[in-house]
Amino acid sequence: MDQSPLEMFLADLRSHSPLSNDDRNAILALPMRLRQLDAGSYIIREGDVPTHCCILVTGFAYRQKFTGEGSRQILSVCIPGDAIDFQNMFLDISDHAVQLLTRSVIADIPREALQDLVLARPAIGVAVIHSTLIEASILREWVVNVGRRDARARIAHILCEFAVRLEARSLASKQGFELPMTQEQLADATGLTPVHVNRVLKGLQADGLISRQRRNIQFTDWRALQDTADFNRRYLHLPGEDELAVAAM
Amino acid sequence: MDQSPLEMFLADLRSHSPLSNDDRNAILALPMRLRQLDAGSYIIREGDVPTHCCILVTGFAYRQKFTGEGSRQILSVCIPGDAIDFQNMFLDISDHAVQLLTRSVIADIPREALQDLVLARPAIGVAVIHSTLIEASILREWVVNVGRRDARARIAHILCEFAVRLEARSLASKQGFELPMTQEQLADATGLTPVHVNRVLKGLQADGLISRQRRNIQFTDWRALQDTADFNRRYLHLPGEDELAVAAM
DNA sequence: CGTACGTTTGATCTTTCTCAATAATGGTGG
DNA sequence: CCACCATTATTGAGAAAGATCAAACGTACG
Repeated sequence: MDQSPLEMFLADLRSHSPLSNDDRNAILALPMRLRQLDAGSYIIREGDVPTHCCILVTGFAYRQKFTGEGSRQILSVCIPGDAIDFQNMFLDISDHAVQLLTRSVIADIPREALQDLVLARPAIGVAVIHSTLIEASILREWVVNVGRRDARARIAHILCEFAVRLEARSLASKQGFELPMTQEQLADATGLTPVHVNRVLKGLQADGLISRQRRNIQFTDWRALQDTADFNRRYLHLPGEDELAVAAM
Repeated sequence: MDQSPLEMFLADLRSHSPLSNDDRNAILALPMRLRQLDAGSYIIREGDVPTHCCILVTGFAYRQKFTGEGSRQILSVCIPGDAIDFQNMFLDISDHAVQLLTRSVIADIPREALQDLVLARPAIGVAVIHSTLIEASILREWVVNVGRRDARARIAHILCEFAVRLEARSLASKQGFELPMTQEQLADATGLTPVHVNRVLKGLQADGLISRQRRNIQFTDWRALQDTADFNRRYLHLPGEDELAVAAM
């Protein structure tokens, strides 16, 4: 929060890809515009022709698509510091929408400025490839989650993912966190109904895996929660995960 | 099939991203090794440290992950001409496995050679970003498919996607194609059971949307199949899709 | 020609959905 | 500050999609 938006962007890229000082300066020199938007605002809608790429500075957002029948699937949750819109840097029509979960500050960077930067500085291109590959890895895990896990594991899994990603950005601890989603949104993220999400949440609480007051989730048994979630953080490709991944095997 | 593996790779990159003649020559000069492997062979397993990136020259493959309970989720199907392993170019541990669906020829390119190429030639980096973004878009659609569509729509959708992707590579027509998957694999791709896949397939046939003898699927009513699938090819980001997307709205 | 794999079918069971109603909670205007 | 309203959360009862279990039937291939 105490960093400028471009410093957050830089830190994110650097956390998995080395960048030179020149690369650093080029990123910090990027033109951008800050905006504060209310919860529920759309950053981009499916079918839009994008003109900017966004960085989420504060607040939360989610990607979503709708089926022809009108039901919604949430595809990922964006947390502060995420570059929301690499898709929009190079794809000409947005294939999904991004909507704000909370009142947020976003930084808009003109599409061309980022395109030029990537063409001028291959190391930044590599960092962008890295980021998009990690995003794809998370999407693969979501396909598994929704396709092959039961309701309880799905909910537990999304809670684990959220906690670990927030912790990696120092926005939460394994103690617990403030979940910025309604149970309906949780349902749309896990391919369930809100009613069932409520029951599963109560079940997790009854079994002592979590405790909650409103949207605040506390992990009363992090180990057991990971186990029922079938959660292994390897797919997040976070720096320093290797020893953990090995230890977990 | 009458192209060299590197020419296929080049053609794929060029189909969505412009490349200069120098870029072209650099790609065609890439070192590579051809291998023929039997159906069922693994190209890479989850947890492996990759040393090569592969191009699927002939044959079919699929990405998959297993849950802790042992069930499998298929994450995507690779068709001839696909670069299978961009993930392995920059991520150090594979987060999923790739297995061959049929006897196939693959071209291995050393990881470092591709890394160097991308660093030396930003336009190729952009083409790679483009490819990975499209792959992510397809994954998002799979999350929707598995999370929010019923069994009939899921099966219909995967058939539509397969047909359109094959057609884009001139490997099939909207008449029909040879499905290289068993019903069990179809089940693992759609988050269903093989028994239910069988029933849905019979239902689609009974309703005149497809006909089939063994694995050969014929589209007897392509329009109706797309409708029940809730299929819109925009997410594939194929060149020349725009007018179709507009016409479909 | 038999063995293994894939497909098909039936019967039953379970998870999750749907519908419906009630209770909290938070925000808003008076 | 309080009453009201709109969301969100919770609970119950019944329905349905899809899973599970089990068996039979094809078909390819060694």
